[in-house]
Amino acid sequence: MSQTDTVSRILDAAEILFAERGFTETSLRTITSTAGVNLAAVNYHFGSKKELIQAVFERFLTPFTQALAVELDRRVATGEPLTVEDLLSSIYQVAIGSLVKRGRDPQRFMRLLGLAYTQYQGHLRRFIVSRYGDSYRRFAGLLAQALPGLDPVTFYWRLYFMLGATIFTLSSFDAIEAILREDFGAESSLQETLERLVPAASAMLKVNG
Amino acid sequence: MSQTDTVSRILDAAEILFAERGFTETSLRTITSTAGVNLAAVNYHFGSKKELIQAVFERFLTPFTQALAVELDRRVATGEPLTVEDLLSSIYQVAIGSLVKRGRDPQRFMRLLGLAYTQYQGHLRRFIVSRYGDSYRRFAGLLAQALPGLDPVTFYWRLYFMLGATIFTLSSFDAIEAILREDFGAESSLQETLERLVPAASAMLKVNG
DNA sequence: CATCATTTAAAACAACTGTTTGGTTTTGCC
DNA sequence: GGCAAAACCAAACAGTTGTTTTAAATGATG
Repeated sequence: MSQTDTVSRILDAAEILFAERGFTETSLRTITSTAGVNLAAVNYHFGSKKELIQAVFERFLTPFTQALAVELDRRVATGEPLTVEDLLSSIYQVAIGSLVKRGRDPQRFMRLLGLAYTQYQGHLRRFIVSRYGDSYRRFAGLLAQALPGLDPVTFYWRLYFMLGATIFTLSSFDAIEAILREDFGAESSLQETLERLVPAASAMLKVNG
Repeated sequence: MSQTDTVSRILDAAEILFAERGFTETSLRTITSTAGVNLAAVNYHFGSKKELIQAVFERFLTPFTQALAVELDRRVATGEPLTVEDLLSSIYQVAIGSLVKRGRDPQRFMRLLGLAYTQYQGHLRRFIVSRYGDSYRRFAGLLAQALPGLDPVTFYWRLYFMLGATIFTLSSFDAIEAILREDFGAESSLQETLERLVPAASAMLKVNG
């Protein structure tokens, strides 16, 4: 088994199991056995469990933020002012696109993002902020420009409301979809849900008062 | 030390520690030592760690849902139609009121609610749904009545958007508030944040399209 | 005061955790 | 083909986990 193979098998297994159960609820033995590699391989290749967790996030956040930067560059270059709806659908489509392209499951990453926010893992928060804080600030800045006249504190609270609605809903997408399918017989795709989320979140950001 | 004293000391400590770190990250030894009771007391009084977790939720969800029922009864009895804003501010005020009255920290319960949604604890989800599902459905029904003409599937997705925005934001209230205070020097109370949340969430629920 | 169930205490339990060790196999390169 | 470096493996390590056991203390009741 080649090195890159072992490393990516570990990352694949860890990504799935972390998203399902959380970090502390997933042992290295579960990861290595589902990956079909030796227990010691994690510490050999990544150093520690903490660093494995960070590597899982790095593997999907780096291509995502790069694709987002490209998309934002493209839109800014047109010279046309960016609306709130433009920005939201941009970031959602980039999120889906940059993952589907690699044959990965977008909902899983929403679950991981949700975990990063809610779980008790100080090192992970620090890692993400230091590594991807610039991307976040650029997007937030463009969004603020699309909402002139809104005072900064109100804007930032609403930005968190929007983040909460997005991450929370999409990280539980499968569960919510199953409930609605049972109660109304109506299937919802991730794409459709994002199309519902864009106008709803935009209205929340734009409302006066 | 009397029995009720020991029981409530355990619940107090567990509530704080669970909200801070999560369930698996909090050991029974940490709980019992901060509570100043013996380790075996948890298994003696509650049976298991799972049942302790459920007891923590029961202790704050039961008074909350009871107070909510009283408040909804009161508002329905006036005969006036309930607006979305009415319902949201009702539930927020009841949440704060029913807790502050008991000298408990409202943000802690938002954190616990967030954990109940995001953590990998199937038994807790089942416990909450079976115990408090009726309260949830009544509130959702009244909210749907306040939004006539909205198709059910769209309504429920937006309800989840709203839940996500609320739980996610308020469970991280301290962290977000600290960031905004540092960046803008503006302090935000929980009360003020709820007053921002009501119109924002209402706009999200009511928007056309 | 004696009796009995309730409650606490300390210790031990078996299972599981992340990590390290020492040795073996495989790989890439001269 | 030989050799050093990288990769892998099984085993053991030390520490923590939830839970149970055994014995001592407590407190109410006759």
